[in-house]
Parts: sequence; C-alpha cells; structure tokens
Amino acid sequence: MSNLQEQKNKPDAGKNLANAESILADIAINAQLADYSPVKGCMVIRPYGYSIWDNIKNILDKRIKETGHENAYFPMLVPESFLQKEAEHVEGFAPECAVVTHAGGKELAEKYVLRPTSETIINYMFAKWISSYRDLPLKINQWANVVRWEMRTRLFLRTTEFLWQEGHTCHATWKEAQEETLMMLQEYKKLLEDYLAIPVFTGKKTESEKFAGAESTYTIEALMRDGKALQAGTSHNLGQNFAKAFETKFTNENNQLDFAYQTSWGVSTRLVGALVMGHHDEVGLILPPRIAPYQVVLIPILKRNEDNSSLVAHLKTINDELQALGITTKIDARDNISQGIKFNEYEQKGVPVRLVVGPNDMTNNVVEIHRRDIRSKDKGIAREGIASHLKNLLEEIQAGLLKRAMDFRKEHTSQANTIDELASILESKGGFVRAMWNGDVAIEPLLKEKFKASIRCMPDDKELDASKVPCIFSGQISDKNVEILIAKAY
RNA sequence: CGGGGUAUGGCUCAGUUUGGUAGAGCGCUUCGCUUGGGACGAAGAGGCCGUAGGUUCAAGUCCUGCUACCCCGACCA
Repeated sequence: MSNLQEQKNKPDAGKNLANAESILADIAINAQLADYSPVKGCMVIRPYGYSIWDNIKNILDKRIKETGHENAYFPMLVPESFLQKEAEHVEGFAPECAVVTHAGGKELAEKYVLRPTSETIINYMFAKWISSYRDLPLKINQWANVVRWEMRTRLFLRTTEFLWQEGHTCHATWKEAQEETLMMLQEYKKLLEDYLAIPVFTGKKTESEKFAGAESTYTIEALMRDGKALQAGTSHNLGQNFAKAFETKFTNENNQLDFAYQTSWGVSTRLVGALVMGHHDEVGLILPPRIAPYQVVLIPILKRNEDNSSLVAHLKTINDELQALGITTKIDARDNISQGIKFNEYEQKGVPVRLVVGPNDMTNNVVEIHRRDIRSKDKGIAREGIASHLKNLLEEIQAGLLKRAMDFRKEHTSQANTIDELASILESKGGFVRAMWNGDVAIEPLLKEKFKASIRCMPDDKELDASKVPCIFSGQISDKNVEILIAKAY
C-alpha cells in the first residue's frame, strides 16, 4: 500500500487510522455508518449504519417478545415535575436534560423534559393500569429515542440523542423482579456474543455506578480493541422506588396494598459503536456476518469495450443461489469506477466476504473470494457449490471473530493484588483487571483520579480465591471482600 | 466551563507571515482512451473565503466581537 502522503488525495482515503483517538470517528465516517449533524453532539445515522442497528433491533425485538414482553410507545415529552418525584433519579438526570419551555408561541405553564429515559412517565401510566396482582406481571418494551445533554460526545458511543429500547416491567414480588432483571441481562449477553461476536462480562454495578433511582444495576461490560471497557447494556432492579414515587400500587393475593416491584433494561445504538471499536483493523470496520447489512458483495470485473451482459447475468445467477441459502448480498456492477475503488470501499465498510468474477473466471467456472476478517484472497474457488461453501465460510468468520475477541480479552484481563500492580497494568496494556475489594467506597475516587479508571462491575464470573487474595485497597484478606473488575472505560 | 484546533467549491486542503479581488488534488459533467487492487488525456460546471463590525484606495489575508464544529480535560444513566 502507498504511504499516507500518497493516499491523501485519493478518493475516500479518509484519515489514517493510526491516530487512536479518532479511530471511531474515522471508521464511522469512512464506512458511511454516520455523519455529523448540524446540531452539536448529534449524528445522522446513514443507511449502512442504520441497517446494522436494524439487524440488532430485529434480533433483540424477537427475543423481547419471546420472553413475554409487549411493545408500546410513550411520549417523548415528560412533565418536568415527573422527574422530580424520585429523589435519586432527578439528581442523576436533571443536569443532562433538555427542557422545552416554549411552544405555540407561548411560554409553557409546566416545562417539558425531553425524555432522558422513561421510568417516570411510564410509571405514571402503570399506576393507572395496575390495581390487582392479577394485572401482573406487566412487561412492556419501547423502541425510542432519548436525549441526554452530555458535555462530551462521540459518534455512537455517546451522542446527545440516541436510539434504544427500554424495557419496563412490574411484578408482584421482589424475587420475580430480580429474575426478570437477570434474565434480560442474559439476553443481552447472548445478543452481544452470538451476534455481535463481542464477549462480555456480566456483573453488578457498585452503588456509585448504578442507575439513578435503581435498587441495583447489572451490566454487560465489553472490551474494546484499544483496551478500554464499554458498558454495552444495563438491567436494573428498581425495587419499589419508582412505584412509591408514583403510587404504582396493587392489591395482592391477601387483599393488601403493595407497591409494584419493577425492572428496567436497555441497550442502545451504542452497540454499533461497540461493533466498530470491537472489530476493526488498519483498513476499517470488520463486521460479523450475522449483523452485517449484507454478508457478501459481488463484484464483476467489467470490460468496457466488451459486452459485459453475460458476465453480469452470470453474477446474478450466483447471487440468486446465495440468496436462496439465506445469504444477504449486494451486487456492485457500477461501470464508472474501477474495481480497486470498490474493493477498498467494501473493506472499509467491513463486508465479511467479497466475491469477484471476471471473464476468465467465468470461462474457468471459478470465483475469487476475499475474506475481510483475515484479509485473505483465494482465486480459483470452484463456482459449483459456492453458496454452501460461503454459507459455511460465513459461520467460520462469525466464530472466528468471537474467538479473536475472546482471546484478546483473555490477554487483556489481568489480576492485581495491589494498587501498584494495578497502575503498571493499566499503563502497559490496559484491559480488565481483577481484584478483591472490601467495599470501601473511597477506592472509587482514587481510581478515577489516579488512573481515570473505575470499577466496571462485580462480575458473576469469579476467578479469585478470597482466602488468598487481599483487598487491593486495604491489603487485608477477608471473606467479606468481593471480586471486582477495574478498567478504564468509555 | 477550561485548554487546543479548525472554519476557503461536494470532499481534503493550500493561499494569511510580506493586503492587490481565489488555487490544487479528488469528486462531478462531456468526449476519447483504458479496466483482474485506488488508470490517463482533453474540455467544462462549481466558491459573494463561517458571521458582524473596523482599518485601508484595496481585506480570504490585518484588528475586534460573535457563532459553529472537532480534539483534550472536567462531567456522565
């Protein structure tokens, strides 16, 4: 490949990916996932990026319904007073709320907040809908946009407005709510691992990291290729906090009034950012086949002064065979640009497989296959049975990407018994650091100030022996110590 | 809100130091030639230089204010 200077003026060369700070933006822009909008901190999700989100949405939506939830839609405008009903909630969200003060040419009697999340307005409605244990459980989900006025934004990972799903459920018992919370966390884990090929740690958040208003928050934490952790989804057991604030009450089997036990859980377009930061190389994005807008791009080698119609027809026949096996495809037969430009474009976009056929291939009854994940090119692959060959190859790529990510995480998950060990790990290779912790909250500001790191969670998957490993903070061994994962995070 | 940067054609940028009325590459249009990893030639189209003032015979260029976006930090379900 040519050097940067030579690339500078080439079409779509974009910026060089060596600059770690702008990898996300470079890939997202070059791959046409998104573009900057005229509004600060907001982005336009372009068709290619939205198609990825669509795939995520379709997969998850199906599971949400299969696990007994129904979709609904609640309004974007929330009376400001609603937010104030739950003390922790308003404290957590007020600073990042956008507020509508005027409408219809007049100042509003009550201001409206653009929802940063919908617990309050949903509880207001739940209170009207629920009166008996027979109305429970009530399991609702909505796909919506939310607005959070973040000081600093990044494409997909933290934008002012983003798309997500938020599940909200009401239960008759704490236990049932807890089961729901953990079940949805597992659904998220499956989504990330089985489809996005991103392994995650599940675990519980500390008090300071939990959702404002929740009793407890559970998270899936993923590792990005730059060694930083990403909170990829959360599931909250809300206890009765919101129910008490909104009087979401029901009569139980003993004819006693009780407040509903609630959960909420969500994943957002941040997952597209996770995909970018979880799978890329120096060329650009690498998409797992199960989430790619199209899994195979078919490109003919066109001869302008010749009749290419039979070649294109040939490619279409192959295309039909692939589609018949459920492979998603795109044919790019544009004749105004060279195949080299096309190759580069689809590599930047992370299309898992490229299938190329030229006149010679057609004569020899072969095709050329390029794998995006390992950037291999195989000429002379038999055209016969190509669809089933690719079907298998796509599964191989999917599994390979997950394995690669798991290996990477394994290499970047360390153990620290002291703050000094933690320091050297975070500075050298980053990633997750396992440690024991006595629960003293003073460690959190320390981690933040010294290392810009945080406790990502108390993982479900534990590896340390509490009888041998001391608290990283106090140096004491105690069976009251809990295992934690520390990392720098987005 | 601090620190840094940027604002000139669709894109990436040069031109600002030393004021003289706007350029390059790419993209786009047409024609020719070409096509197995980012071709080539020719001819075109396209910009009141972010914005508002000021200095000057003359401002993309100098001065002042403002705005927007990007990066870094603070902040962050």
